[in-house]
Amino acid sequence: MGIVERRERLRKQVRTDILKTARDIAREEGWQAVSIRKIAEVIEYSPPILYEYFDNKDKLLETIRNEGFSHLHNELTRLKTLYRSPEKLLLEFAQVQWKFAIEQPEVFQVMFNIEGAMCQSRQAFQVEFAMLNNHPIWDALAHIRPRSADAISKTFYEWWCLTYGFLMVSLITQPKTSLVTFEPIFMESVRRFVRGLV
Amino acid sequence: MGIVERRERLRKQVRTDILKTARDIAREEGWQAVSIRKIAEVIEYSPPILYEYFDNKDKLLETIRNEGFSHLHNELTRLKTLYRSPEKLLLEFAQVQWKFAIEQPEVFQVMFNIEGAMCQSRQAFQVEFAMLNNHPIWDALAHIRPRSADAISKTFYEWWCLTYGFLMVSLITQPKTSLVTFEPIFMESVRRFVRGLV
DNA sequence: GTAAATAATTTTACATTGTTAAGTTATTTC
DNA sequence: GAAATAACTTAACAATGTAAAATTATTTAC
Repeated sequence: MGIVERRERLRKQVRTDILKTARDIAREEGWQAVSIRKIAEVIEYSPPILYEYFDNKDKLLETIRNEGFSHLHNELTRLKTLYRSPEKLLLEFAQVQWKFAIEQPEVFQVMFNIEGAMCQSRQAFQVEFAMLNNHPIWDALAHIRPRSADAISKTFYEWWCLTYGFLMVSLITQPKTSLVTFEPIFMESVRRFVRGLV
Repeated sequence: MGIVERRERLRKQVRTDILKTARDIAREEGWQAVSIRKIAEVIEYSPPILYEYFDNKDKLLETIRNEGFSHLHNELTRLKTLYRSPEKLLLEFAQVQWKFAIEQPEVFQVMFNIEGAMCQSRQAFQVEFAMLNNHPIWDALAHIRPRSADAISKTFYEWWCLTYGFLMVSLITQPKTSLVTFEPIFMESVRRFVRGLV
């Protein structure tokens, strides 16, 4: 009988609804307006139901953060199949990062604990910045200029600081309306960085 | 009679105590642990007293943010008297920025709404990033390579994104203990940026 | 088809938060 | 020392995250 399956499907749906609602409220009113009760009201359940899906609010945010990072990671591996040139890969990925941060600022905010979003768990950072070789970006940097692993790891870190840093400063300090102005400036900085690698 | 003066002095002291206590708690336990009641307890007053000094919690944070920005601004004007070379000024100021963010992370957090600190008012950003000429950094950039005001404003923005961005990414994603490792990487990035200006 | 078992959901409750209004105590003025 | 004022506290409200208890709905067993 498909009872268990139906239940599982429903559970999955509710879970997705919770995540989506949290993001929706955050986008409309900012993360400090996101409360368990408000999410519950939107999905038409009582507040405690949320604890059937997430241990607590922090874990809920952690899920959104992880989804953000893995979405970007997926985009990156997708781009890797499209572009052979490591320089091109870096530029295209930077573009994707920018687009992502502009189009889903509420997710970006959770990813980096900015603008009222706050998630204690630092696990995602350890993964993302674990200066591993085998990371597509690390790889690209190594191909552009082969050096010691340490030297490449350093450049790897500079890359994240440049791209994510630019985005953070822009998202935090600039009004939404003027962000379009800054995209070419961002891309030019990235281009200069890539040019400077060889 | 000095009654009014004494009262004024006391008021000023309490105000400073409030700000200091907020920063202390933030540094020890993070900004999400900072509550009006906790501050009140430390300064040994009842909670409502805080509203005699600040309209609300947001204004309190805004004050800390403004103090942060003006502290850095003061340091910058101080450095300007010490160094004639615009390149040297930029490098030295970057160093000051780094030192500040490491030594007073809780203030830096409020300045940029990161790590649980959240202040609605965006006024400080409008002032700081108002791409004005006459700003010491803008000035330095203009001296290194004289161009159109627009072109310099663009570089001005790139400067803030590079320096503050690097700091934000580092503070947010890295454990306190490993931050020392990144200072040379930061400074090298800044140096490359300055070199690339000419 | 109904009783027992279990799953799903809600109600109630508690401690903590920012903030306001009302009340109280201390200080100053005359 | 009484009246006026300043300084401060207590009490209260609504909103928050979250846990325990209570309830309702669904499934299972016969």
